[in-house]
Formats: sequence, C-alpha cells, structure tokens
Amino acid sequence: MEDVARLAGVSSATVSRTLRGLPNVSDETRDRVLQAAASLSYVVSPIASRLASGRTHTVGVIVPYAARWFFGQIVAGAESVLREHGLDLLLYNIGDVAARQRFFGQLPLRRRVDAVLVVAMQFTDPETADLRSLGVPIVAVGHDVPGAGCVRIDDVAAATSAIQHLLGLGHRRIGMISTYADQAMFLPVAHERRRAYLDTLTAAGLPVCDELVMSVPHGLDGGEQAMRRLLTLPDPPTAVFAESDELAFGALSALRRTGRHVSVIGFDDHELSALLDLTTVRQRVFEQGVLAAGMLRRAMTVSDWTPEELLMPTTLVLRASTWPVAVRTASTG
Amino acid sequence: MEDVARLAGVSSATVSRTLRGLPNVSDETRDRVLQAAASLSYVVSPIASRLASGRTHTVGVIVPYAARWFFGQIVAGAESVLREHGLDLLLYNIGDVAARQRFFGQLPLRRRVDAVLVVAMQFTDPETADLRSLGVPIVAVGHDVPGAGCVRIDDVAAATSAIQHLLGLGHRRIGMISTYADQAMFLPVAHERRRAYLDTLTAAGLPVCDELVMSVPHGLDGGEQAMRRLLTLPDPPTAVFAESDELAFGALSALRRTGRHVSVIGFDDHELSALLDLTTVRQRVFEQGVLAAGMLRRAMTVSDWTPEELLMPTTLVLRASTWPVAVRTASTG
DNA sequence: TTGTAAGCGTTATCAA
DNA sequence: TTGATAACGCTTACAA
Repeated sequence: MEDVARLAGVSSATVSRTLRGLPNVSDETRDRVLQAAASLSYVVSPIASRLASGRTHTVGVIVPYAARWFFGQIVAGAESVLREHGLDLLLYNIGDVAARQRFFGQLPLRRRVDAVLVVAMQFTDPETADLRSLGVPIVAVGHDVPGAGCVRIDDVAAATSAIQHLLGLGHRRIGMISTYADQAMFLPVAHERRRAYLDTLTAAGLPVCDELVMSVPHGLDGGEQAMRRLLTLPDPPTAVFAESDELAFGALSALRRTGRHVSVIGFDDHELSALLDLTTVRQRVFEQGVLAAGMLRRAMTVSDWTPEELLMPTTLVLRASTWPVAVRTASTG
Repeated sequence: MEDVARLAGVSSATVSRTLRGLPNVSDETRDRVLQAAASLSYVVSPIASRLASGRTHTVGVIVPYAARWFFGQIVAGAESVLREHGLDLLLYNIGDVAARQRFFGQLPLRRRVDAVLVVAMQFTDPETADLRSLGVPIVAVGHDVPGAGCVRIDDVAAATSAIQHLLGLGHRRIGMISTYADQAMFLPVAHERRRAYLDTLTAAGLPVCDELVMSVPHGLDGGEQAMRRLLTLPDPPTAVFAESDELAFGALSALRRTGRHVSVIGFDDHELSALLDLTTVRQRVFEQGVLAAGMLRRAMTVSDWTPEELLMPTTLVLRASTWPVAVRTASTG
C-alpha cells in the first residue's frame, strides 16, 4: 500500500480511502490511485484490514450433517448471497458428538465471525449461552433459537397436512418413520413433525399406537429398516408418514423388495422424489439459505437490528406413492 | 494478551509461546499462563495472529456446483480433516459463467489462503496462470492440473470397464449420456469418460454412431431428456452408459414412464443408486476429499513439497439395471 | 527460559 | 480533500 501511495504521490491513508470507495476523495486523486494500484496489481490484505477495522467480514455456518442434501442446499444458497457481498462463509460440521463437544469446548468462532447461521439444530441452554456470548447476531434456519432471527417453515402445519392427506384417503392405521432422538443431538424438526403426527391422529379420534412410530437413524438404511419392522407387525399400517424424503426412499425400497403395498408420504421434495413418484410436502430449501443470508447481512449492517422471523410456505405434492386405503386392501387382502 | 501476561506475571511473548505450545517454556510458567488465560477466558485473535505470522491457516476450495452430491461429499470430506487441524475452509462456488468471471477477475484468494483445492474443473491457460500466481500449493481432485497435486480415479479405465460390462452382456448398440461441453466450463471428467466410450467401442470393432451420444445438461432432467431422444431413434440402443448416476436416474425415469427396456449403467455409486438398482462404477468420493485435504496439509507444512499423485480404485457394482441383450430383445421384440 | 521491541498491513482519528 | 500517526493484537528476532 505504501508503494501504491508513493507511485500515486499521495499518502497511504488516501489509498485506503480510495480503495474502499469512501466519498471524500477527489476524482482526480482517485484515478491516480486506482491506476497506481492496477499497475502494481495491488490488492489490500484482507487480514490486515480485518485487524485494523475490527470486522471479520465472515459468517460462521453451523450444520449437523454437511453432506446431506438438505444442508447442502442451505449452504449453497447462503454461499451465493454472501459471496456476492464479499463475505466469507466458515462452515462448521458438528453432527457427531465429538465434533460438537470440541466446538463448544473451544468455541472456535470467538473473535472470528461477524454473524452466525445455525441450521436445524437444537442446543442446550449452556450451548445457547455460549453462542450468545460471541456477541454477534444469530440467524437460525429451520427452527427457532431464542434471541435469534429465523427462517423456517411451519413444520407442525406442514406435517399436519401430510397426515390429513392420508386420513382423507381413508387411512386409519398410519405409521410414522422418525429419526432417533439422540439427546446430545436433538433435531428440533423431528420433534415438531412427530408432534403433528400424534396430535392430528388424536384430533381425528384415532388411537395412538406406539408400535407404529419408528425411531431410526436418518437416511435410506434407516427408512428401509423402519418399514421392514412396520411390516412385521400383526396389524401393519396402511400408510406411513416419513419425516424426510430420504427416510421415505428407504421405506419405498423395503416395500419394493418385499412386494408389499403401503402408502408413503415424505417431507422436503428432494430432487429425486419426482423420480420415485413420492408424494411429499415440498419446501424450498435453497431459497431458505438465500433468505437467511440476506437476513444476516441486514443484521450485520443495520445497527439496531432486531431478530426477524420469516415463515416460508410449503406445498403438498401429490404423486403415486399414496392412494385410497380401499384400493390395495381389496386387491391384496 | 497483555492482561493474561500481567495476571501470570510474565511477558506477552511468553504468553504467546505458551498458547502455541512452543517447547521453550518452563512447566511452571506454562501452568501459570494457562491458568491466567482460562480465568480470563482469553483466546488469541486468529486475525491478529495471521497478520503477524503471515500464515492464513486457510484453504480455498473451488468447486463448480456446490449443491451437487459429488461436490458436497468432497467438501464434507475435506472439511472434516481441515477442521481437525484448525484450518479454515473457504468455499468458492464458481459454476456459472458470471461467478467464474468474477472469481478470476478479482481473484479473491489473493493474500487470503495458504493452499488451494480445485475440484473437477478444467481451467484455461490464463486461468491456470492466475491460480499459480497465488504462490501457494494447489491440489486437484478428479483430474490433473499441471503443477498441482492430484487425487483422482482412472476415469478412462473405469469408464472402459463399464462399457466392457455392456459388451460382455452382448450389447452391440450402446448409447452414451454425457454432459454438455460448455467451453467456458468444461468438466474434464466428461471428456475422459466419453473418450473411453468411443475408444472401447472402436477397439471392439463396433461403429461409432454420433446419434447415440447425447450431450445434455447435468442432472435428472438432462438424463431423462437424453433417454427420451435415444428412444425415438429408428434403431435405439439396447444399452446406455451414463456419465454420472444422476444422469442415469433420469434415464431410468424416462424408461419407466415410457415402459421401454434399455440396460443402463451409471457412474459414481450415488447413495440412491442401490435403491434404484442401478448398475454403476463405484468411486469413494468422501474419501477423496479426505485424502486431498491430507495432501494439502503436507503441502503446507513440508517446505520442499512436490506434487503428489494419488490414484483411487473403482469397482464395478452389478445391479439389476443391466442385463444380457438377448433377454429383453426376445421378450419385447 | 524469558523479556524487549520491532514489525505485520491496514483503518481511523485528528489536524491541517 | 488530504496527511500524520496512533491503534489493531499478535509473532518473532534478538538480547538478556
């Protein structure tokens, strides 16, 4: 920067002002500086600039399972807008217990980010306090975090619509495939969707049968396992609600391999759901990442930002994996 | 840091030495410092430390399509090992032309990373020169970049084995679904696999028919489109090799919806391929991310590092989407 | 083993 | 509009 200043015949302060586009620089000086910088192919050191200004221009993004479709979409969506505004995105993948403990043990985000994005994770009170102690705005995707902004869908309403779809088709014995609620890594979304399942059945005057609710690890294998177990029941369900499309895929797989027929509805509208003809509840995931990043930007620039709440719509997408209860019952019974 | 030094009754230099685990600190002093730091819940400012030391402790990762399964796996794999060693990962998603131009126009990586990871992208000579000008080690995943380290599979051999599998089943009219070779964003992998397809057919004494090679955008829709077009040919193929499993999924979808029967083999062994019974060539993607990150670490620590080359094995995974040519020909013809 | 002090490359305050 | 100059919070010779 000294060199540029010398070449342009100004002080380094003026170079700094010019390069940051501050208003109080004369046009003539500006040109000279820009030319000098270009001819030396000079770029400011982001690190020095961060140290001096105290702003990191970085957002920390915390996800439980970076390799899963849902989180990939969120991160890609957020990255696109952050990058556009010259902000860095620092990814923390803390799904397994060890990583999570390390994360909260040393809190590597300290003095390192201007804002935090939390994706579909529920924290204990001490963990939340740790996060708060960073002193930067927080935005959550997929669920509420006290004191944080939030971009999400109405999980209860969405899951309810799924169950009501099944009820509308005449199903009375409805199972659910849910993820295992490891207490150290409790995904809030799982809780909400299961609650909607239970409440909606109860509201419809149906009994809640514990044996119809499967708790399995997330993913295809989990879904397959769950459906296989459901099929061994003396009185198996005629329809099943899966917490996510990936679980539903596994369920479909089990059905195909056993030749049985059970209606299945998923949740997300994964890119492969159309291919598998899976009825599901669609949410726009990439877009939630985009919106969350926008909110973060506001939080970082507006001085008196207060947490915003954005509710995204969901849609029931009807495909061939669900049908009226009578149909298959008649043909297979 | 001053505060910690005062509290521990030492100089800030000693605090620095202690906190970085340098050897030349007496045990007693070390304890005092650590205790002081803990009681003040002090952590070093990574930014200041980077400025002073000149090392960024950051790796830039450049991918074309962050939201795709393959790249998600690579990034997750790399993240896991980088994080473990306290290195930051800065993601650059430059798949669309605008993002790519912006990236090479301003080269935001300058003065910002200690190493670069490039995933399955081919660059023009000027672009390669830009990357080199960063003056940091480069590692590529999925293909060679001159002067860079490399973790990849043997695409030609793997694709050849796929074609040979089809030939072994008696297929003589074999199509290929390949991605559109946009010259601004040429994926090297596409080229290699197409070449293997052509060479293997030729070596088997078969004619190469241009109408059997489809170039489509990547993804389900592309695959579906391609297969539909192949099916409209006067003499359609009896088997098809898809450049990736996602393209193959689309092809399977087209077949299912049209009720036609064509053997399909994919490439990658995507997590959903088993579900769809897709015969494919398996490669371990997450692991390649892990290995590449390890190579990067070596490149950053060893002073006289020279580019390494790691070749990962692939496996032909036989499932139900491919069958001897006679079977369906007889039943449908 | 420990302390002193000079950087690292910016930004920001204050005068001019 | 511009220029000195003091932070920013560390690391690292060099000296002790």
